[in-house]
Amino acid sequence: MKTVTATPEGRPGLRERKKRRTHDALLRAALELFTTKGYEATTVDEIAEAVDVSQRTFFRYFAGKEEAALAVQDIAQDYFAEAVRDRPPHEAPLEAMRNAVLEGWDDITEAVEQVVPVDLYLRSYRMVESTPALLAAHLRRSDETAEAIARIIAEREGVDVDADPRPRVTVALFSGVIRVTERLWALGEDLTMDAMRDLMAAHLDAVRPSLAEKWRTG
Amino acid sequence: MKTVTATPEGRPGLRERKKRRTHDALLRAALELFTTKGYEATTVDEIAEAVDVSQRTFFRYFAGKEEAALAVQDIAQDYFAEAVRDRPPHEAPLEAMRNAVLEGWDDITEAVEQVVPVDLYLRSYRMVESTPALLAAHLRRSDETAEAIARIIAEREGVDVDADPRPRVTVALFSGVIRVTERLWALGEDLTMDAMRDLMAAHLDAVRPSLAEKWRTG
DNA sequence: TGTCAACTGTCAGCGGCTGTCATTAGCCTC
DNA sequence: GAGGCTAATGACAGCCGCTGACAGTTGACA
Repeated sequence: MKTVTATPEGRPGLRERKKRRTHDALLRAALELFTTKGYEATTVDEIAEAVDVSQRTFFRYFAGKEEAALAVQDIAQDYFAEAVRDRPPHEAPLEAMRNAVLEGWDDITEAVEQVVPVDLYLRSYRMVESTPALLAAHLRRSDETAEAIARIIAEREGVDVDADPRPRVTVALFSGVIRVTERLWALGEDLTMDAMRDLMAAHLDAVRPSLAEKWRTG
Repeated sequence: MKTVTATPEGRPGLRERKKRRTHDALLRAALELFTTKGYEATTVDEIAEAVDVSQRTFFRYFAGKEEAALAVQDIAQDYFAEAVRDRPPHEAPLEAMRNAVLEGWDDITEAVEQVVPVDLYLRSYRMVESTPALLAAHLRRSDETAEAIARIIAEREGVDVDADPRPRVTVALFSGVIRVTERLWALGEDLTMDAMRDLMAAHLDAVRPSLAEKWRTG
């Protein structure tokens, strides 16, 4: 017989809910502190204290400061990779990536919002750009995502990733456009989701004519 | 009157020479240890001890482990940026970058050789690829170099880097090709300078037809 | 040769991160 | 609904990267 704490429907149960609460609280506290007093200037002890847990517990939820700072970006990136995989097979590589970003924009925003307020996310996004250690970590994660997407594209097009450089190069071009957009957005004044989306769309459109041909073998 | 230790011609003087010796010795010892027992597994104390200096002295020559591990790559990247600046102005952006790499290859190799043996450099290059923390730092430095080159290209072409995304996007494409080459080279079996050069040339040639047009305004 | 500045070693200390072990608290069964 | 199981936490000790401060040493130059 079920206990009172767990509801009949697949409701997570108290333990799980508590874990998630702690996780989200730590995340929010971390980003809040990072964005106000700076990443390097805030210690893990401060974050832990803000949530009233031990420092050790922080490290049980996050591998380190870095992971906490970039956790939300990870959500967005993973979502994007999945979105590319779900694109209809007739779309050319750059087209598929472009559509995955632009059409999935609202879903990504929503997915983020379920963990932290969008405003906090955007502030943290900007902070990454101006914190060398974080920018490095961010670029490495982006590189990983790029590799994953290159494999997806290669599969879609039926080519071998290691033998044919085109999937990786195409994704690199796309990543480059995203990177340029990130940089300009962070430097700009309109720090909103819409502004980022518009910049993204504009840059992608600017590149489209140059390299849009399909290269499927069939 | 000059002392005996400093020769009339601009010879550096004992102090400078000693400094350079210590610097190079630390660098070589660090790379040697990193490549044999792994980056994270070697402590700064071990490096310092291998050269018979205090740990504090190591940090006076290098900002941290990371900088020691990537010092040689930095030499190569700085050299490359200069080479692009020195390209004749009639060359199109991608052409200029391509030629800077391929024609400057031997000079870069030589510049590296003056500090550490090429073999050690190549082994360390491969290590970067398999060490997350180092790969992150490497990508950030590459991103910085890319930004610098984008500005050089923009100046060559007479456009505004922040208003026109094409310089940064073009450089991003080029950087992407280099990144793909790095990855494949590190995964391959022929770990030599020549092998890397050939791979680089092959990949650059494969991209050339796609996006080689000039877009100078004049 | 003596003065000055640069280079170095030593020591103390902070912060990120990990292993270990005892304690607490959700969960499940009888 | 009491007791046993296990996951989650806290407390403590310790390593390592890195920094500031101060004193000692050594090359440079008059």
